[in-house]
Amino acid sequence: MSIEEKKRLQRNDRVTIRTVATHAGVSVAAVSKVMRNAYGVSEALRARVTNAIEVLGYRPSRAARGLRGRSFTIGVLLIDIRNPFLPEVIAGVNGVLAPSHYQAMIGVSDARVQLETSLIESMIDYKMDGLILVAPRLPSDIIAKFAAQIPIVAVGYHDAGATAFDTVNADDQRGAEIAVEALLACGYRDIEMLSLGEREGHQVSVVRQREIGFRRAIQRAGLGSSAPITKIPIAPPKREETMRKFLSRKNRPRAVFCWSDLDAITLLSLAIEMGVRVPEDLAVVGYDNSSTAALGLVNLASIDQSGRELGQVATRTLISRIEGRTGAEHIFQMPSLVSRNSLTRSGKAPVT
Amino acid sequence: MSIEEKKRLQRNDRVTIRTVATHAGVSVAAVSKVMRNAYGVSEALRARVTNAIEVLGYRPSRAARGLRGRSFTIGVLLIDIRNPFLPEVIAGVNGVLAPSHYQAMIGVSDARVQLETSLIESMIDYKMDGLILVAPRLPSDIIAKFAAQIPIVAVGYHDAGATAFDTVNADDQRGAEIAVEALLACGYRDIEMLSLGEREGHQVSVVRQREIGFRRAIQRAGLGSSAPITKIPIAPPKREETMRKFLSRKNRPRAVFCWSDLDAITLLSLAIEMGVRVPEDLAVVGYDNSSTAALGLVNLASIDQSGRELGQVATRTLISRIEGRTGAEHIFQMPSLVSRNSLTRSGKAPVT
DNA sequence: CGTTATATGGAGAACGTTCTACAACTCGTC
DNA sequence: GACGAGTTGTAGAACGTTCTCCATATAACG
Repeated sequence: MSIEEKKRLQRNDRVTIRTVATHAGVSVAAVSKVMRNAYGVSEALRARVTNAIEVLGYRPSRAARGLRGRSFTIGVLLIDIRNPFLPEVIAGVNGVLAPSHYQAMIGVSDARVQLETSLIESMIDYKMDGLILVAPRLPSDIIAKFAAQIPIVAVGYHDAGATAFDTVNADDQRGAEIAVEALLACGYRDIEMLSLGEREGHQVSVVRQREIGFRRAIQRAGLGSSAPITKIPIAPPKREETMRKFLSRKNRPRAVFCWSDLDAITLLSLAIEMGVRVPEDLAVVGYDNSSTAALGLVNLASIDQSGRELGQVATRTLISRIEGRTGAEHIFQMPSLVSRNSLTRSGKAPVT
Repeated sequence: MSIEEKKRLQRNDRVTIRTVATHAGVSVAAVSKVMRNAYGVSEALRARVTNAIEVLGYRPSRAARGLRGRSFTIGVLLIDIRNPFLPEVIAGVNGVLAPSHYQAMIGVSDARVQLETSLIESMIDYKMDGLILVAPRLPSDIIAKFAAQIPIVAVGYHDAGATAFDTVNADDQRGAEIAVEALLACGYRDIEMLSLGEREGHQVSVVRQREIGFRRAIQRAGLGSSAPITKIPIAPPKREETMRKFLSRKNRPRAVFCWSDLDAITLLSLAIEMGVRVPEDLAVVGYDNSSTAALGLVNLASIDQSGRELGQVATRTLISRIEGRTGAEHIFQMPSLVSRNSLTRSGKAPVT
């Protein structure tokens, strides 16, 4: 290491591609070629450069890379970080990315459209290589507009007609059907759904899809054309209130399907509190098969859609798009029922 | 808009600072000045530039900004995304950042030191403006080395001697003491702690701090010099096994303090399963006051350390450091007990 | 009216990469 | 020994900002 170089290191200056080039006695372009393992590099050159990189501890600047070419980063946009389903998706993404040279950076939009937009824009402005949007709230045409600037895969967004971006979903319609079918198989006829009270009821959301599946299954069973759905507000004070009202209704149904474990578990808690026995008075099936649902204390039957798998598939799909695929792909995953005590006392679903 | 510009927009080319400059009929430097609202801009110029920005929908490239100056992004490093305490911290961070022009990008290290290192390096390479490390695993001197390159605030990392970076913590020693004191006040003398079985038992971790507080409180109460601590492995098969073994021990204590709600809740579940009544046979106090603990179904007494507040304080501390503060700050937050049925049947802690 | 201070705008060099175009060199081959 | 084909390395423009000087215009002052 020359005196010059030592000084620089003491001053804590950045080791750049130029430092490496000087140290190895080659051109900047040569170092770049080795980094990207591009064509036209002799073994001897590669060895010298690799050595210099090692010695100097060189790391390419992502900012500079982004400015010119790839940044080797993919952005993940989460609608919410509290729903325990979403960490699973992240785990799947990270799992696939770990052995590659890509890295994930996560943004949290807190379900606010404006923040979602600005996070997506930021990720584009960072010249990230691709985006995974988990349950985005933005309308399809807006996402398509973004997709013209950066490869996008949407997870939990039902828009099989999209041509500009890919989608990866669990079949939420079918999931809801499975839940209803399980309840029917247990002999319950009187079934209601507890859904999410969203301001904008866009059809692409998983919640609406589950509603569709719920209605179809109820009608298929010949249980009248009106499939009762109660909407639960998201905000804490109204939320519990609506659930209590539901539980104390004189015409309360015998069984209930909740759009998410989050709601199902709160419902279970309130039921205990109000003396409503589960499953004797009320059978409950949730959605997501979260780790809380599996607790012996909770024992909530739930529809399992492997978030981890969704994350893995989405990541692979995104990478293939980054690497050149153009036609849109729309992938479906089959959910399944995990039966537990909230469905029947024994915890087993009757075989049909 | 000139014909030239229209063409560019059709080609979907990026609107750069140069586009804005041409459109407004001013220099690139002028636009930059307006963007950074720097000194030496007349009202007339500002108006024209602002208008051009509006019309063209210009957004500065974060990649280019990072290359030269600030990127207005702060990185948040999470050790784990499954522990429900951590989303709270994020919520706090986002809350403070929302009205500012900063944005948070999150990386998840999955408790792996190597991934943690490379994520921090990436964030530095992106020229982010600052980093919030939540419960990092890296030793203090390594973090200090990174802190020479980028402002850093560590949360859940007990190193009040650090001079290169700030720390924001709940007083975990005191938290554990409070838990023990509550159990003592209920008349329990026979108290054990369920702690985390970590490979590297570094003193800075919240877990070790809680162990210290536990021991001190036990000794202060004159309950022998040996304060029993059982370590629970993290991995699923061994984890439940160790808990079951604990529950079925003939000399099982009368009360237990768990380092985290995560473990306390699993313990509660297994207790039910094995016929151990809570709190009659075993009183339990957890840590974090997670939303699950608050469920009527679970009703777990827990030490509350507001993750949200920790996130808020950390963010403010980081921003002040970004804006020039140099001396290290070490902030402590006082935790408190939230009493529930797992402590006494009534749910109320006896007044002392 | 000349001189100096102040306010406003612009030129152009960085920042650290990627990547195209080209130069130089080594082999065959006729 | 001239020529084409391949191989290996380099020069230098470009990416989109920031920010330090500098130039010019205007105001203030004696």
